[in-house]
Amino acid sequence: MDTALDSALRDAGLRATAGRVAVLEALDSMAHTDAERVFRAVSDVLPTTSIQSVHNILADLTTAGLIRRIEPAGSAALYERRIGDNHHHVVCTSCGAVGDVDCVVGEAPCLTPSSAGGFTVQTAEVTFWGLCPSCQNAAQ
Amino acid sequence: MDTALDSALRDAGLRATAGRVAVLEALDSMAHTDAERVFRAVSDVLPTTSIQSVHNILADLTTAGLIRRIEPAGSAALYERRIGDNHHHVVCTSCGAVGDVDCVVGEAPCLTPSSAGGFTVQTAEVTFWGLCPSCQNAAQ
DNA sequence: CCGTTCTTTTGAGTTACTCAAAAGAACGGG
DNA sequence: CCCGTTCTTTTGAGTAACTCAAAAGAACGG
Repeated sequence: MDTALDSALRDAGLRATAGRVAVLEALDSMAHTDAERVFRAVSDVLPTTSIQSVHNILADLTTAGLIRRIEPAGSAALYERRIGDNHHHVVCTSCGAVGDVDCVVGEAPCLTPSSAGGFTVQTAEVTFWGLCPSCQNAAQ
Repeated sequence: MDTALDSALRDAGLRATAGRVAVLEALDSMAHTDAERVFRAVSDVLPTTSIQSVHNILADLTTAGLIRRIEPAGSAALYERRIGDNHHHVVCTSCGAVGDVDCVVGEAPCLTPSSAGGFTVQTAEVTFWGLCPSCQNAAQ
């Protein structure tokens, strides 16, 4: 019997291996997670894995479109399971915490720069910078 | 006699050293440049410098607000002299070339996410991804 | 010209990956 | 159900881009 994650993997043209399922499960329970944290979560279930394998799996899943990779300035790459909608992120300038932000004003303005110097624009990515709730409290 | 760059440095509270002036000159002539390219440009004028010194200078100038640092996903940090206006960037997904994009629709929509999950938003950063003119030609 | 303070140099160390070869699983066909 | 091919993971090495710290060297106010 196949689980939903097994099918998702196979539908994407990937073999359903224990490592990949464990990574997807980890990302389902933690949003905006770096490779190191994924590795620790996966290690609980699959003690023989290595950080390189996790990097490898994360790269494969990203290429397959099953997860999304973001790279906020100043932190390692983060991975998230929420895909398909082009949502954006808020990053705390103090602690690096990341939150999701739904696409702002009907998405059109985000995607149409007035002049792009001859570039063909395919996607737009918005990162908001500010303070997360707990750092606001700490700073008052 | 002070040059304009000397004064700019002192006005920012920094000593006017040969290395800092050379870095500012390099960035005046090249937009969106990484530390390695700045180092090579500075080396022509100041052969005794090192890549670490250039990193150090770039960090100081960024902190002082004399240059701006951007970190597009997948490439090293880039530095630019154009500051003060909050303009955005287009990055070529094929070759990594970077262009400037003026702020899109009057800037207000960019800065006001509908809901930021309790975060206080201070700035917004937009990165557009697409193909630069020469990669468009190469791909046809 | 001098001394203090700021910068740069030099050298080591780190993080976050990337690359490659060999061993080990998936899974479709028989 | 088993087998062989093909895909994955493991293991181990290597790299880029910084960061950190101590000592030597410049700026600049007095």
